[in-house]
Amino acid sequence: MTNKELADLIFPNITKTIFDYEKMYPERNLKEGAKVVRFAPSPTGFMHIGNMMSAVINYCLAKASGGVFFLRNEDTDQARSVDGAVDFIYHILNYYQISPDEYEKQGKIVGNYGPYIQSERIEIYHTFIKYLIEIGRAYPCFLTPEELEEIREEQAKRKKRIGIYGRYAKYRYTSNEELAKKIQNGEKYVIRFRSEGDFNRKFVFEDLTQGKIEFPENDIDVPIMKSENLLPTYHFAHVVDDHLMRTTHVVRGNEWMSSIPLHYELFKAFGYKMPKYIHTSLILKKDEENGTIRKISKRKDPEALMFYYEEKGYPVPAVIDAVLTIANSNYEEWRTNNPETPFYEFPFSPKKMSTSGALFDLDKLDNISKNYISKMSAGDLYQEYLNWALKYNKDIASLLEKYKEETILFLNIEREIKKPRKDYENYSSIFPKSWYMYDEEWPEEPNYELMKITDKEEIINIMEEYLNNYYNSSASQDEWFNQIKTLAEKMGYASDMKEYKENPLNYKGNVADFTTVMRVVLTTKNMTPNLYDIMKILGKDRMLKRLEIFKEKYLN
RNA sequence: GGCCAGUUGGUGAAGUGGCUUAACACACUGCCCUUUCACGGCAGCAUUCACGAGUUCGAAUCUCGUACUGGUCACCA
Repeated sequence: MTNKELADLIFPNITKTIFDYEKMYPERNLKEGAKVVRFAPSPTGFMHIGNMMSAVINYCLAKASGGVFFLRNEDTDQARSVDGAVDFIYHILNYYQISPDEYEKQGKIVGNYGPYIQSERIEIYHTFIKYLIEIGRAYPCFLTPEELEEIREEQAKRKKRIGIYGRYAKYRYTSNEELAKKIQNGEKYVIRFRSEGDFNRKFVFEDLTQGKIEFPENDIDVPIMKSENLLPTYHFAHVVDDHLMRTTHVVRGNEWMSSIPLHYELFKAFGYKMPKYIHTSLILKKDEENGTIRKISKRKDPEALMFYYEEKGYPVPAVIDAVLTIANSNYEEWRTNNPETPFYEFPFSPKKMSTSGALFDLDKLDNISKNYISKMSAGDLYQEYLNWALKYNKDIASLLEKYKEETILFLNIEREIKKPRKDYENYSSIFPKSWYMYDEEWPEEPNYELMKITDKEEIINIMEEYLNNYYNSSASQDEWFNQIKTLAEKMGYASDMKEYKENPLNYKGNVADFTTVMRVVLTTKNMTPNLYDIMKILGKDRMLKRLEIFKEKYLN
C-alpha cells in the first residue's frame, strides 16, 4: 500500500492540494520592509497583560513599516475555550485602539488571507497533513493515553528524554497495510509528524530578540492532528497559517522558544521559509506571600487581566506607555522626546527587548498615568471621568452630571498650568479625593482629620470669625491670604513662618495650622487642592452650612 | 532528569574591553520652597555588576566552571 493510498483513506474528501492553496494565498504585494504580523490569542482565557504586550508590539511593527496587522483566533482547543473571551479580545483591541487590519468577526471576513478562525480552516490543515502523509512525513499513531503514560514513566525512570521518538515511536515502523486496517476497524488515532532530525546534531537559530541560539535538532514525532476534533495542534497550525497568511514576523511569548526545533523542522518539511521570530520576555510578579519571583498569574494578580485597568480607570495611552516601557528599554526616552507622538510611531527594536522577565510595576504605571492625567484639560478629564463612571459607578456618574460645572471647576484647580498637580493615577481615584465637594455625599458624622489645633471651641471661633467678618468672595488669592494672615495674627497665630520658627512659644500656632483648621472643617480632610479655589467654588452659604455640621457633631 | 535562556540598586534598566569612582526613570529617605497636599529645587540611595577561576596593561563587558532563577519537555495554546 502506498503512502498516497493511505492518505486517501484518511482524507477521502480532500481534493485540493497544498499547491492550490499556495496560489490562493500568494505573496503579499507590499513595499520593501513592510512587516506582516499577527495577534493570535487562543480564547482559553481572558486577555491578559502579556497578550496586551504582544498586541501592542505587533501593532507598532506593522504601523511603523507600513505592513499588515491581522488577528487570528486560535481556537483549536475547544474543550478549554471560555465564553466571552473572543468578545473581550475585540473589546480590548477596540478600547485601546489597536485594531487589526484583517480579522474575522461574526461571520464577516475582512482581508484576503482568511478564514482567520482556525476551526474554520480545518480543510486547509487536512490538505497539508494529507500531503505530509503522501510524502512519508506523517503517519497515524494509535498509542493510547495509557501507553503514552507508560512510555513517559519508563523514560523518566531510565533518565531518558521524554517523548515519542526513535524506538518509542511504535507506529512509524508499522506498515501502511496494518495502519489502514486499524483505521478501518475504527480505532482512534492521531497523526504524528515523522521527524528526520537527529538529537545529536545542532543547528543555529536566530531570534530577533535573543540573538543566535544553538539547538539540538528535533527528533520527536509530535502530534499534528488530534483524534477527537481532527483539528491540528498549535505547532502545525502555526506553520500552515503563518506560511499561508504570509506572516513575516512572529511575536510570541518566550515559552515558545523551546518549540523552535520542531517548528524549524516542520517548515523545512514543506520547504517553506521560516518567518522571523521575536520571543518576548515573560511578565513576572513578586509573590506577596513568599517574596519569590514568578510568572504573573491570572488567578492571584488582579492586574494580570485587562479588566483591571479599565475598571480602575487608567487612561488608555498610559496603559500602552506602561506596557511599552517594559517591552522596550528605550521607549521611555523616546516618549520623553516625543510627548505628543502616537505610540505606534515608536521605532520598536526587538534587540532592545529585555531577554529576562520583567516585574510589572504598578507604581510605574501610576506615575505614567498621573503625568498623563495632569496634562489633560479639566473639560477632557471631566468627560473621561464621566465615561468611566457611567460604566463602573452610576452614583458617581449622576453626581457628575448634576454638578458638571462645579466638578469641572474643581478638577481645574492647579490644572492647565505649566506644572499641574499630579494627584490622580486613574479615574477611580478621583472620587475619594473629591467627594466632599458634593453636599449629599457628606455623612451624618464626618470624620474630621484634625491636626494640631483640636480645641473645638477655638475651631468654631476661627471659622465664625473668618466667615462672618473676613471672607470676601471677590478677593484675589493674595488678598484672600492676607485676610487670613491678619485674622490669624489677631487670634494669636503667627502669620510669618520664619518668625514662628524662631519664637514658637510666642504663638498658639502658625498660619498653616490656622488654614488647616479651615480646610478640615470645610472638607474633613487635611490634604486637598488649593483652599482658596475650593472656598470660591463652595461659596459662603455652603461654608456656613459645613460649619453647622461641625458644630452639630461637637456641640451636642 | 534532558534541552534552552537569564543573573547590574527596592523596581524597570543603560552599558558590547579603557570615556563607568555604573546613565536614566520609578519608588524610597532627608532638606529647601510652601496655607495642607501636590509641584518644583537640592541631596542621598550598587566602592560595585550572582560566585570562582582564566584571558588582558586593563573586564559589568571575552572564556570556562559553579550556584541560583525562569521557560519547556501534553491529542494546551
